[in-house]
Amino acid sequence: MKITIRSVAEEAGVSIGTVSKVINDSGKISEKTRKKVFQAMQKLNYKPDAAAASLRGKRTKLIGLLVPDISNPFYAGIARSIEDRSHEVGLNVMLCSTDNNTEKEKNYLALLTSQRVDGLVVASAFRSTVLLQETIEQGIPSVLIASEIPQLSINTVTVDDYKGGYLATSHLLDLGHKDIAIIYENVRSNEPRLAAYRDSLREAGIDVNPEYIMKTEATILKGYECAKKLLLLEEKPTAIFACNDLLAAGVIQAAKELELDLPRELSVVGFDNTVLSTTTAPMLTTVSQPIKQMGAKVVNLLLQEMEESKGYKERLLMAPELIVRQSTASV
Amino acid sequence: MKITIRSVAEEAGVSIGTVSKVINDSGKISEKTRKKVFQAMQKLNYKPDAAAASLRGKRTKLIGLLVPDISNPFYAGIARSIEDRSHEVGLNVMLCSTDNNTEKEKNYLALLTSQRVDGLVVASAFRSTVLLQETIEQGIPSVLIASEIPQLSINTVTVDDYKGGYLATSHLLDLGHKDIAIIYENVRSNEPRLAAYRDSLREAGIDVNPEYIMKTEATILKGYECAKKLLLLEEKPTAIFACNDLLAAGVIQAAKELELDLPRELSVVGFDNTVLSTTTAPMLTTVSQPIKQMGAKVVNLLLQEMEESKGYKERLLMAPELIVRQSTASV
DNA sequence: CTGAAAGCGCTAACAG
DNA sequence: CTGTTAGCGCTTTCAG
Repeated sequence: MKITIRSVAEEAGVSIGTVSKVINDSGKISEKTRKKVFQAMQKLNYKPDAAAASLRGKRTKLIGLLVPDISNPFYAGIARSIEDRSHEVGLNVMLCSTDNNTEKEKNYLALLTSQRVDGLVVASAFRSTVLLQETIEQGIPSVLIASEIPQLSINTVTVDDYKGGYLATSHLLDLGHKDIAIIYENVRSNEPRLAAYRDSLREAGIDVNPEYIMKTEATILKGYECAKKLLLLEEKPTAIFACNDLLAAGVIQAAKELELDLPRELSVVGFDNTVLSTTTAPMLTTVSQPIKQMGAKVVNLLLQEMEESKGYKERLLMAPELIVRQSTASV
Repeated sequence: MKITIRSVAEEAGVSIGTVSKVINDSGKISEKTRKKVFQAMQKLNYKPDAAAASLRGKRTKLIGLLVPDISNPFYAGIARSIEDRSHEVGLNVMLCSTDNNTEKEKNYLALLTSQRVDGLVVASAFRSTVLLQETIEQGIPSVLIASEIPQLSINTVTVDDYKGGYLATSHLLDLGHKDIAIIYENVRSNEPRLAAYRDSLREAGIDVNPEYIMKTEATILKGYECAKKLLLLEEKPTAIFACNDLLAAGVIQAAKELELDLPRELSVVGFDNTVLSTTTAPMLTTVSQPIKQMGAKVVNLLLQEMEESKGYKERLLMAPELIVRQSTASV
């Protein structure tokens, strides 16, 4: 037998309305009946049906999390921090790995809409902006994390990517490097990093060599392949700025295979400060994002948006930090 | 205005019953009305309310995934494979990181129960077995992955941990090592690994040195700390079997700090074959689990259980594989 | 303070 | 083939 609010009401000898009130702590209930009801719930091991409640207009307490790939350590970290904060405030996270694939993004959005999620936090790229725009227009509170979509008016939490790119590049410059290459991913967050790379070089009076700029996907293998090409160039770079740690790990693999002495013959800096950055040898100099805070912030923002949509949107730029380890040295 | 099944019915000029039938592809509907209804749904951008449907006895299409920590690369991989298979069959995953903490496990279980999830896949330890037992008794189909609870009659998918431990230890033995230490985690899956370690040594006529057996938690730092102790022993081991890659990464760090030449002066083997195993230097020899298949299997098992509970339970032991890289060498 | 009753959006008989 | 209707478990007025 299923046990419902009715079973509890019978057990406690009150009406279902009363039970509902004690569950939701609404209305006025005498201490005595409250106790009776609690006992009945306890005894029957009653768990309110969230679906039924949401049908009557209550929140579902569900939020959707769209990331490119949960098995990417950076997004796993993001997911963890979002999950922690969410559960603190009684929200449940539905996980979706999209591979930044428009088709998957679309499917997940449909699924999440059907589940009537209370909100969305998206780290997925949404190259097809309209998709996201539509769901936002349907009134689903949404927040972006670690990605930006300038065309959309939406709350956003990112690290200051330009600053991060600047930190990385100028660290290399300070070390005396002039031949600095960059490997970046085709996602929006990497654009400011690239721009900062360009600006820093220019500032230092160095012409940027187009051969030193490579665009690819965020995997170790791709990082390896790009680095191979770079290091086989006539005039090979003395430093590589990899726009995430996965890429950087690949760069290190390639350098080792070519028997370069790191960091003496090649400096490498990464981005994200994931677990990987302490396991590589040499350990990776990288730009860290305050993942913990970003996750908490993004959930708070979502909560705010769920309560009452303020007229304006916020765009939070968290401060990145350069973590100097052993993969960088002066030329 | 909210758009419901009623709006669609009006738009299409049919009854809500008819609309329901075309949505669920049940009953007999003429091609013509089906088309009309589809058009109406399209036009209004209608998404059925999953909560309402579940209230009427349909599945919620929600499953809960309980892992110790999603930011641990091994569990992130597991999560990804489960997620992929789930979405293939129209299931949505609710993510919960428990830290193997009984209190959190309890909260999540309550949350998931309230959401009326169709099933549970658990990789979390559940040191307090009753907790899980209760929810299973409430009839929620559940499956275990990468963990076991012998007291519970429950479908289980794990790698053959004993075999894995055997593979790792005998590889070391074959290389001529006699002083082999082990660092393991206090979770059930590690017990067979430890047992295999013991048995293999005994088989080889080697007394197991109790000082060489260390129990700890699965983090790089703990691996580092244990290895430090091991390597500072009077008679230090020439090889260490770390029961997961995180631990192994820590061991490598410690060895480097002590300026040991790897693998000449110390062989290390890990377990799980996560991303970490290719980023360490030397690259890690490790035991791989077929994560992709395990995730798919576990979802299939859950599906089966959801359809109709067969009287018996399955316990799948997948074959582990030793991946020899550069962290092991003969003494 | 407590109970009765209406109805959320949908599915599943059952009638026609 | 299609429409009508009775709830699913819960929240929320509104009376008492």
